[in-house]
Amino acid sequence: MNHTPGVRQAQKQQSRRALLDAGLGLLERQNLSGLGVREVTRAAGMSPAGFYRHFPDLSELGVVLVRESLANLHEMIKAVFAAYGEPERLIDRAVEVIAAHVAEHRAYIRFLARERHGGVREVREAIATEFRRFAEEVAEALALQPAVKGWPAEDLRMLAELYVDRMVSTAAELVEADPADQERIERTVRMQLRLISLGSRHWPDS
Amino acid sequence: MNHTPGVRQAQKQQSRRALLDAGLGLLERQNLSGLGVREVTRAAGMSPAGFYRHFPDLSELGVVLVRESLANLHEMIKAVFAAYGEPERLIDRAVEVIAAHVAEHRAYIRFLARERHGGVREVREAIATEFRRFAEEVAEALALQPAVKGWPAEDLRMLAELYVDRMVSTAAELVEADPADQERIERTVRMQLRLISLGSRHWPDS
DNA sequence: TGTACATCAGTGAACGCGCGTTCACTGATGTAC
DNA sequence: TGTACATCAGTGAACGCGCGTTCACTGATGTAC
Repeated sequence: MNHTPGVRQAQKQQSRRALLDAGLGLLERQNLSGLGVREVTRAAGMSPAGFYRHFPDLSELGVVLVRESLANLHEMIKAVFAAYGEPERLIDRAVEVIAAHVAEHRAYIRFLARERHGGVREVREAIATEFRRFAEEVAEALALQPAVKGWPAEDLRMLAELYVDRMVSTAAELVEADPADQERIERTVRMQLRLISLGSRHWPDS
Repeated sequence: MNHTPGVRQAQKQQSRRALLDAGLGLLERQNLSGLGVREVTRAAGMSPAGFYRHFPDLSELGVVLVRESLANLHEMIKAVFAAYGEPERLIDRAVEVIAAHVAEHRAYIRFLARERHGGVREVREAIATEFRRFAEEVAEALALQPAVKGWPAEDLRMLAELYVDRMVSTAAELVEADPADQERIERTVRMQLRLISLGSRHWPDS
């Protein structure tokens, strides 16, 4: 299919990466809707016109960053649910995985938090779509848990969204937080997830 | 104290309001970090230089908008907890109050969602401070509920943050949502709050 | 292997434009007497 | 009430600057034979 990767392709790929990395770096301190083409090419060590060999505009670059930001979601969910089946263990594992992911991909997480409700519609919608997929996957994985046996789809979805919302908020909180606060934040979210889990075991009635 | 309000003061106040309203309007479609002084003054029907009679820069205008956005929080919390004390009733009332507030103050809510994790530090911090105050007030109001009698402060705080996080997320979701989805969103959040309430009644053990 | 031509990622100059900020101003409002 | 001076919100022109985008180009890489 790709009959010759070739030097040319490789060089182009490298320039594209430089643009994406430069953009991601600049977005740590500002929003996509305030970012400039010249700013990005300058940071990437390329002439302004070169940008257009890779992207038609900055929104497109943003959409690619969204895809990259969430590329590992599926693996993360699997890693969490592969843990021993008890809720306690699952929760600890989930918080570990989130904290590690935030620590390792600060810029991506910050980008997602910043643009999730940001001023560029295409990027906002790309993020919303990915998060919806995330909730669906979590709902599917949850469905296999004995605690929710026989739940209607709507209730399952509701529970998955509750977990996902709390995890996404936590990631956004961690990425901006002082390192000294990290442990407290993790402890709080563990308690909250445990409380939700507790609620689900008594659902729907008290 | 204010020995003469006077025509001059009133006119100045009116111009200031025009700038704030123009800014708020423009921020429905973009981020503060991409907004321009000329853009705002143009929309407010004022010459560019006039801006500086009211604000040193756009961040300051943003901070004022944060204060205005959250001016009614205290009244909202009181309105919710003034409802009959049963959790079910409280939850219904909270969702009603949020939905009504979002409907009535779309632009402010959108602004908060957009800039909560946005690229302008002063505004981000102003929002974080207000939300922290919000969580504290909710914790205080919760403390009076019989269901959480004797809880340690940390657990109470944890629960308040869980409720607040879900309400803030819901407001952000409602403000961007298709009107056709509004009812579904409200139903989901009612279920989620009920599940949290259920969890709290069995806290800390199962 | 060598040669002649094609491709195309990246360049550098150029364009017209809107930006933020400053400045001296003007004229309505406020104040002192 | 009337007059003479002070205040100051808003103006309009000016500044230097960086912006996004286009264009013809160049030179390394790829391809055909």
